[in-house]
Amino acid sequence: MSKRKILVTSALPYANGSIHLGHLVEYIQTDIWVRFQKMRGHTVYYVCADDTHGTPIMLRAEKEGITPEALIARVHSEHLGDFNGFHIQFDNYYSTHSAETRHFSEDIYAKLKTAGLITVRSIEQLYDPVKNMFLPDRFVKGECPKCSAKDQYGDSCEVCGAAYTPTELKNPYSAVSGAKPISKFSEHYFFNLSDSRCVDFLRHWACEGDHLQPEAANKMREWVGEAGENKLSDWDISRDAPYFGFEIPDVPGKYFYVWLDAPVGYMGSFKNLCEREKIQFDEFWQPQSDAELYHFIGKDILYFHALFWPAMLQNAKYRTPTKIFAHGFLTVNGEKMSKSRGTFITAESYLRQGLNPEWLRYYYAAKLNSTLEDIDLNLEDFVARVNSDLVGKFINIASRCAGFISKRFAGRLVDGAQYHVLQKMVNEHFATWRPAVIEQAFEAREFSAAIRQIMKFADEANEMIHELAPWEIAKNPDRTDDLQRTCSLGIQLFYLLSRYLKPILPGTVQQIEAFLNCAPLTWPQLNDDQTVSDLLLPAGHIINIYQHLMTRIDSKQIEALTAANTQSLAPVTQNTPVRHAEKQQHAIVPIAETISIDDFSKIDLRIAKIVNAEHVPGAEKLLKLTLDIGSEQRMVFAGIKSAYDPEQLKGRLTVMVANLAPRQMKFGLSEGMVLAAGGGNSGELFILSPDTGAQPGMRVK
RNA sequence: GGCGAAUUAGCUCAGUGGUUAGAGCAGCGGAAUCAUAAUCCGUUGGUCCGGGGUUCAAAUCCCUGAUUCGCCA
Repeated sequence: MSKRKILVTSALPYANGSIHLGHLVEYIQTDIWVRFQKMRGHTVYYVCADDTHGTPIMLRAEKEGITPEALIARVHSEHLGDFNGFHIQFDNYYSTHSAETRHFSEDIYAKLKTAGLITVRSIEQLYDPVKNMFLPDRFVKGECPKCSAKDQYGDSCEVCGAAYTPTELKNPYSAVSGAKPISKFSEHYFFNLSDSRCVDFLRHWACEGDHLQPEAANKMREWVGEAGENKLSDWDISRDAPYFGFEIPDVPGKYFYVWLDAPVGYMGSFKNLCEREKIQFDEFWQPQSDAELYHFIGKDILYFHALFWPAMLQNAKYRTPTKIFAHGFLTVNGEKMSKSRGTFITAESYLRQGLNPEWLRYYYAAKLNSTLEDIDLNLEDFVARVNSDLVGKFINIASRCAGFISKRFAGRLVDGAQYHVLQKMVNEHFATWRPAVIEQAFEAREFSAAIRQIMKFADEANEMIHELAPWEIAKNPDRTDDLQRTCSLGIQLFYLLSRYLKPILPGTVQQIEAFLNCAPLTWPQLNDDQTVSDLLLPAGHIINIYQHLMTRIDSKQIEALTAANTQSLAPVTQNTPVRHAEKQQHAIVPIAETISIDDFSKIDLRIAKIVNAEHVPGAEKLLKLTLDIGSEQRMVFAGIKSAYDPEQLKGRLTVMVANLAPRQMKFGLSEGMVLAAGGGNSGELFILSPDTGAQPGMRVK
């Protein structure tokens, strides 16, 4: 097989928070794939970095009273410690706040500018005169210009679904200070993604090429549109000071938007590695490069990696990625990770609780495939699966055979004629143990399929040992050859399984290498004219005394882990990975501006009994409620379908706004509003209930 | 609101038009006692989300409803 040159990246974690089990899906997936390729003898470099720029970093450093540089240095060492703990083996783990990343950001920008793909436009943006900063869309709230719903974000209305710009909001206010924003113009720099050079390229590259998974390519077709359609907008790549990032050359006070330099960080990190290890950078990044470039990412950042990034590279005369591998999100026990449930588990806490990182690597591998599907970490299943597969099936093979070899044969596996008998047995009974199927599964990132296959082999090994029953043979002093051969067979099978599992269990296999007294395991490779027995340890090989290689998980350890991660504070469910400024800011819901008691008393709140609740055909969010408020009945459409089943609402008491102007909705007239907590990005909703004794119609003050 | 994906045994998942729908785990019954209780044999268990359609044949294709998740920069 010819030797490949491969550069692999994982997405850059934001230097604003800890690594958690959700992040680790990606790093473990990438690391397994990289280790597999390295074991096969290819030249592989795996680089990553902290993503260090943007408003949240700036604000957090400000809050901690330190410089952004000090903050990102601290987080960098935390992240690196976490990754080492999970055996994620980067060839370089760097930072986007680096000379190299600055160089390539400026270089790409300059080339795009020369190509006429950068436009400057004056943008009218809302500005917080108290905080002295421009307000991102989600930092402005006000009334929807279409339906007048109150407290809507600056980009879209959650009530009627209208999309608009913040300047169209009625009665806007700053979500930072509460001040009334003023409109201010500012010059912004745009990358002309709508230019035909980008659109035509992307339609070919992202939609038709073999660079994306089928589901992702579908998404691209939706985003890019058909030929003739012009669906892509230019991309705003600048931000006004104050901002932590790279200042745009010759444009004082303007900075590159963090998402411009984040992917450039891949190049920066690799360049840094090249300098250190004398690798030819251009061999990997020049347009005609024969090296392969793969980006492992979460599906949430597909847009940036499959559109902006290739378009930037193409037009700046660099090579484009060979493939983008997007994966799904992690859920824990079938739900989003939650701090209140203790399932928002940080990498650091997992390790600190003494849990074995190899367990998680194995479990993720057993769940991962090449699609964008989410994967679920079911904690009970995690315990059962690791204990059963890894300890019960795999490790046990070594454990049950090694004793005889040590005690009766001084650690020596069979040789001579007996070795030939062993080879023959292997080729007869284990002819299916050839690497091809597993190798294809690893290459295609179908790790769950690889594991199914490997565990099937492990089952076969245990069955064979059971059938040969070395403990019976041992009773017969005339059968020492049989005993040695049988136990050697078990050890040989264990050796081969270890080779297959090494990309997934690098730490355990390192111990296995010591136990088996052999060189670092390589990937089993067979030509057509070779047989499985060619993959075994040599005749007469001597192994060391077996020491336990892996313990079982005690479910108490899992309980301790979730307990350690449970925050009794506000039951905030964590969103899917938040990467940057805008997203980061969604979660913050500041206290609204002060009102007088007169303002409040205008609202007539009444206890209402839900006498009927039903689904509304065609409505995704609404339930139709019939409310009894003593004097009359009201029909109300409430956007609580996501949180409540109609049946569980019937008969309940709640609180409604009784003097709200009726509103005509698509499905009928809504005569009021029920009160519910939540409704933010978490999607959680809790309708209010009065204490026992309240009667329909009572006023709430 | 628009678009997309998913829903298969108690749990986690295979299975993209062709026997009677499978595996691992859990459960149940048995065997074994080499192994830090790890193994082996047998076995219970399914309205393939609901409804309709296409077909000689549907978990699989189409329509529709429910639920869940995601994207709409």
